[in-house]
Amino acid sequence: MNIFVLEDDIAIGMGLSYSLENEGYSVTLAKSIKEAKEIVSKNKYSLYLLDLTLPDGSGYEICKTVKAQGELPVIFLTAFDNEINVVTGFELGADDYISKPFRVRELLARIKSVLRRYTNENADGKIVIDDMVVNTNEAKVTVKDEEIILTAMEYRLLLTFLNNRGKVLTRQKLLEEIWDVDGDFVNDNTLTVYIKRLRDKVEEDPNEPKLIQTVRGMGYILK
Amino acid sequence: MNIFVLEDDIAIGMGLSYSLENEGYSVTLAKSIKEAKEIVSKNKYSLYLLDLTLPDGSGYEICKTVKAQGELPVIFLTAFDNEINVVTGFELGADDYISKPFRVRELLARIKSVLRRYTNENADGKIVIDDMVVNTNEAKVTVKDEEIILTAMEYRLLLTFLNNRGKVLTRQKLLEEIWDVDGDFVNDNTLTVYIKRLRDKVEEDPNEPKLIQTVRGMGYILK
DNA sequence: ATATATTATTACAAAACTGTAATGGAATAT
DNA sequence: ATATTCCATTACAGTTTTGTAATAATATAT
Repeated sequence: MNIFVLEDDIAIGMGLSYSLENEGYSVTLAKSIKEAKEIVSKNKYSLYLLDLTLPDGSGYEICKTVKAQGELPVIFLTAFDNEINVVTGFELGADDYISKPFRVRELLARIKSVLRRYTNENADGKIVIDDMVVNTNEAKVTVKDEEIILTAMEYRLLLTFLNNRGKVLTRQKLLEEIWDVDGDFVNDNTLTVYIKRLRDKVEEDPNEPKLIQTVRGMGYILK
Repeated sequence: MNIFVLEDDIAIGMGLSYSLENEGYSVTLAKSIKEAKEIVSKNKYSLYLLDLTLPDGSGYEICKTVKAQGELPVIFLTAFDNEINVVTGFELGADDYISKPFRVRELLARIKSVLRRYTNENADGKIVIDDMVVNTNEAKVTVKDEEIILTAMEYRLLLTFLNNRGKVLTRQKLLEEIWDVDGDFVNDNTLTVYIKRLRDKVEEDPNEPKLIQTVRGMGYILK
């Protein structure tokens, strides 16, 4: 999990980096809008922590850029409990905001909460998508409350989709993730076969997949 | 994840229940030491939230009872930022404390943090034990940075240990968890065989297991 | 409309997994 | 010391998984 932090106050920025890294996140820090724009346009992060008031502009701008890239979680750091800021923040698509001075613990809680909202994972490590429940703590999958037995490969394929929900996954990417190959050690068709096998077990009607959909010429996408 | 809450103020108690259940925990509420003692002696919970000052005694007592049952996480709710309380709390084995009035978000953060400490799970869903890293988001296991290929059954067995770290798991319990049987549908020896297979893959020296240890006459225990 | 590229389906051997049985070893009890 | 109980090890057959090949179906391009 990598977090992008935009914060001009060096003390706060470093403090945040420290706390976040301590929690197991990796952190990229930017100190100005200019710098942030450059970084954000080149990379994607799991979550964006954006200060609102910076010397060379507002965090709003970065939020807009980020949200244009897709469904990505954003939290604003606001200087005051300013209602107007809050409303505008949510209108711009921020998922949460926190006003300074904040307690680090609280920020961490909000980060977790927002991330969980994005992955549909609840406190038990269960991920629910429609009628499907994936319990990663027990490696058990149910569909309509019926347990589905997945093979090791099928399960890993499913997890890859869950970890990239809403994103199109190319065949290449999937092959890399599941078979750890960068080339074509495994037949390209192997993946197609596994997709079918997974669909047969997980989809209500495998002929009209609702969960794992194919994006012709691109790859596959979960829901 | 089930949380035991001891709190005599009904408003706070109900509020906590609501917030915790909203986060996906299941909650058991007690309003007095007497009630708490009865419940706690009969059940085990994933975490204990104990108010310190109650009409019929102190949450300390419950903490002692709980800690006598094993390595279980406890958080105190204290009325004031009272240093003496804090020190005594930690001496009694509390893992954290939070003073009222607290923000729910902060409490949730501390709960997550404490639970994570107990399960060794970090922000990425990775669980680290010595040289072993289990990534439940990808169903990948490494030992000394080398990927280990586990079968579906072996992986589930390992997860069962991880979810019950520090507790002795009886053969019966393990059979129930992994083979979903309450009797002896599968040979009792099957488990023994799987323990060996898992050890062979995961232990540095399978002849002297450091991770999965046998407790003669009882079962097995992780570390 | 036809060709081409992309994905889906089916079938099939080789390999791996799964559960059991038989045997061996180690700890505890008698 | 010996018996007994509990756990470890090994070997093995039946089953499942795994990856591939061959073929069919579908969408896009010419």
